[in-house]
This record gives sequence, structure tokens and C-alpha cells, in this order.
Amino acid sequence: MNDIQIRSKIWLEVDGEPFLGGGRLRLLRAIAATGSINAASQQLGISYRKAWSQLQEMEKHGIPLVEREKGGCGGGRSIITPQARELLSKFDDVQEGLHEMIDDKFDQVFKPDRN
Amino acid sequence: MNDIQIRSKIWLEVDGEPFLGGGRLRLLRAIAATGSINAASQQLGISYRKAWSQLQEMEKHGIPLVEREKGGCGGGRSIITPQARELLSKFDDVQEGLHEMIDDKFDQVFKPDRN
DNA sequence: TGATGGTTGTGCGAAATCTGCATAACGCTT
DNA sequence: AAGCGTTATGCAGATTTCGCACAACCATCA
Repeated sequence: MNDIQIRSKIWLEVDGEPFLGGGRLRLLRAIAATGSINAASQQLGISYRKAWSQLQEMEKHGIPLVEREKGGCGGGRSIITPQARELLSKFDDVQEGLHEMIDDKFDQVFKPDRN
Repeated sequence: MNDIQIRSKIWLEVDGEPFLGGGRLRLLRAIAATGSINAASQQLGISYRKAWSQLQEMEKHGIPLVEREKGGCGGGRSIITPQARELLSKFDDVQEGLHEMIDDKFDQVFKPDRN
């Protein structure tokens, strides 16, 4: 059998459209860590434009996630809101151990015992 | 809080690219049920072109999934291979109960007790 | 006080992807 | 040999994604 593997993902939806998944989660984390959308996008290897678009998509449902300031000391900065922090934490709680569990189940079903 | 919900999916990859997920699974099932790619695509509400492309993507890794005949009685027909049948079965085994489990965990974490 | 620097914000054309129409190939059936 | 319903596929149009280029902003500092 070819080298076959399982992948899995979870994400949140609001009003039936994507709200928060793995990629956007990493983005918010990077913004929290760097204090800048620009620095975060570079860290993740995506364009600023893309990061900004993702934030737009997330926030269009009315939940404020990032507070931005343009101009000023350092040119500007961005920090994530307490609500965003809580979301990240809860998302982690749900995701915790999930991939491992699924990988295990995959091995059980797809990889015959070597006895 | 807005109406927020969780979604989840699993899929198989071969050589690092998508091989079998929910959509292609339904396609193979529909082909098995109808004996025809054309009928299957109509049943699923997708174009024949799209169904055919998905089969191409799946089979380009060398695992034969559908045996096709063009021309002949009825114009032609398609049946899925034993290997495809086995894949469907195993995929179900891995997926069984998964969505429910994730939904439960989501409720635990995101919906506070109403005491 | 005005020039500077680094960030956020955005329009728009290019690039890539997806979609499906149109048509060929095929081989039983009659 | 004509017809029929399926599989197979090229290709153009539609749609989405991508990212370059540039505007807006404001504390700092000369």
C-alpha cells in the first residue's frame, strides 16, 4: 500500500460561514506575540494583505478580535482583545488531544497487526 | 454570543495530497449504488465533469477505484473495485462517532452550565 | 513645525483555480 | 449501419485568490 495518512481539522462557524480555524488561530497567536499584524504575517510567511483579509472575515460577524492603531510610536500596533484570548483558549481545549486520538484510530483500522 | 457552532472533517492523503474525503466518499458510494458515473453525479447535484475530475485526482496515485466501460449495453457502466469498497468501509470505521464526540466536547467547553 | 519611519488600510490587475459546455469515442442493440 | 447512453476531454468563461503598489496615519525627533 502506498504511504497513506490521515488528516483532520476542526473550525468554528458563525452564521454558517467559516470563523476560526487553524490558520486564523495561528494568525491571532502571532499578532498576540508580536503586537503587529505586519510582523505576524511575516512570521507566518503570508502576505500582509492576506492576513488583513482574514481579520476582516473574522470580524465581520461583530466580534472584535484585534485592536489596531495606525501611525504613532513605531508606526502603529495591534493587540488582540480579551474575547480573542478566550476564544483561542477554548478552541485549544476542544482541540486538545484530538489529532492524536484520530491518528490512533486510523492506525488501528488501517494498519493490520504485525503478529 | 452569536450563534456559533463547530465543524469538523477528516480526510486521507497520499503522497501529501488529498485523496479521499467526505465529497469523494459520497461520489464513490453513489457510483456503487447506480453503476454509473453519470447517474451518480446527477444524484449528487454535481456536473459529470466534476465527478470525473475527482476520480482522476483519486486514481492518479495508482490505486484503482472504479472500473469503467464505455459503449456497449446501456452506453457503458462503472463499478467500484474491491479496494474502493474496503477503503469506504475503513474510512467509516475511523469516522464513526467522531462528529458527535467533537460536538459534545464543543458544548462542554463553549456552553456554560445553566445552574 | 515639518520631515521621518514603520505600521495599518485598500484598490485593482494578474494569476491561479474552478466550472461546465460542447463534442469525440465507444460498443451493444436493433 | 444507425441509434443510444455512457465515458472521456479540450477549452473558454467565470470565479476566487494573490500580491503589488500606494494612501493614510501619528508619535518622534531634529
